[in-house]
Amino acid sequence: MSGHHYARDIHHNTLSLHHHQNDALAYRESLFEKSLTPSDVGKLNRLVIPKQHAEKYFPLNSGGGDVTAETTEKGMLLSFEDESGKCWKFRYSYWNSSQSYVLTKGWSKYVKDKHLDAGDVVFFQRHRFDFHRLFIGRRRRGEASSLSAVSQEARVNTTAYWSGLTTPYRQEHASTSSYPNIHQEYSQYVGEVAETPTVVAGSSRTVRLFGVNLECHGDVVEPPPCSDGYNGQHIYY
Amino acid sequence: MSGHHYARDIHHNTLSLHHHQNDALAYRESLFEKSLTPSDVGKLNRLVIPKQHAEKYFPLNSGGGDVTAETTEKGMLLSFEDESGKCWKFRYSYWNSSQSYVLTKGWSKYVKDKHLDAGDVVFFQRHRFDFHRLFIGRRRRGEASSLSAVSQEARVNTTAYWSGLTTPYRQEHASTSSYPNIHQEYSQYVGEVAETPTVVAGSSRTVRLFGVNLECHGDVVEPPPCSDGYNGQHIYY
DNA sequence: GTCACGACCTGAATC
DNA sequence: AGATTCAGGTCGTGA
Repeated sequence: MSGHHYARDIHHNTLSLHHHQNDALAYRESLFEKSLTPSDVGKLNRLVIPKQHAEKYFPLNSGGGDVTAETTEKGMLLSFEDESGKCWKFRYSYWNSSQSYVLTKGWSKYVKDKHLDAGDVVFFQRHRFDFHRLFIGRRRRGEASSLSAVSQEARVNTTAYWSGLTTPYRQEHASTSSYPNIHQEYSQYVGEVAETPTVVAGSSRTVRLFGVNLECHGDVVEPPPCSDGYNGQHIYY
Repeated sequence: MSGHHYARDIHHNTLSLHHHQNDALAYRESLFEKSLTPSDVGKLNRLVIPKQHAEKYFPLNSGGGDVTAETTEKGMLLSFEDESGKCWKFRYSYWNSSQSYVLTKGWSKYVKDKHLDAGDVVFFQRHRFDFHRLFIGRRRRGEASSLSAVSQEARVNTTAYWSGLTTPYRQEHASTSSYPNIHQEYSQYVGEVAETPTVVAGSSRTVRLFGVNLECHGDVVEPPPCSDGYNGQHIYY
């Protein structure tokens, strides 16, 4: 199936889904990662975010700059998509008592769902052109990390880890999300710039999106030949 | 001394006090009780009130019904008289996060004052004809409870536990209370109905109060022959 | 610095 | 089995 086909079927769940999923992969940039401490996965139900990264990527006093998330009367909520497209929301705040930035509410559910243990690594990414779109991922302790430094130019080897979409995307992501449904979001962007994303089949393509021409290599847009789930040995960047 | 004597001396502190105290006993109805958990007497400084009882007896959204207490800018305050006539005020509120009703401010002082431990029981009562008048009492872990069910017809065996008035009533109860001074309150009621409470000495008497004739048995109005303090074996209802 | 207290959160148990 | 209850926690503020 060609890119054109995907583009035309942008409102078709299954196809645009897959398409979008890989777009997301291509346009993700790594922010930072953290090796989880026993406290991060224990009964404290919180993840301490290293201050340098917190202040750089998840600014709390968004009076001046980026609004990274929804700030409600219940405090700041950060939404992250995981490797399956599922949306995770965490309360994010600064604890004066410990001078630290933490993810609290929602974190313990993530830890349980992913069976995270001390020493496992969580990493954070965001969409290259939409800083509001955040991603979270994890790998087991001792498993291979990124080959390249964090925050560098994205050269993505799609893997089952990220592309293994095990559940229908809309089903898990849709109505409870504070963000627009990702398909609506996508369509909306395309509509705003009065463009149809151009994806040319082949080993190297150009996608024009958000007013930017992007060179995409084959392994970026297309998933690898059916990775059957996470095997723990893939390289992500 | 006869009931008439008490009635005539309604404005005499010591005597009318005693009289009133026993009236209160007769006209109290039990609401509910709770066996205190370690948290209820620990550092959390709060008492969780079982939701069913909270919503039934201490309604917070008093838009429709009884106003049980004063609602200030500092939240709702409930005032309770204890066994000695002392007035205890507690902040009463609903915690959205845990969906529970709690007594907070003031509760820790009560726990300390009464030396309450986990397993001890606190119970709540109100005046049969004045739902604004609330009472709080406690008994030690393992001590005899009510013989009859909560909220049933009052058959009160006065005991040292409730009748042991150890401190002058007005001194402890008066100025800080949001309720009228109980003597003023009493006099006011009597005045309103243009009656003098009639208490006939003997083993069975009739008291007309608030327009209602009440049959009172000897052990209701008069204390038992000098209980010399709480011995833990009295039955209250 | 400590403590009481307000608000918020979670897991276990229960309905 | 999803929702509710509540015991046992957390942090932040102010006295």
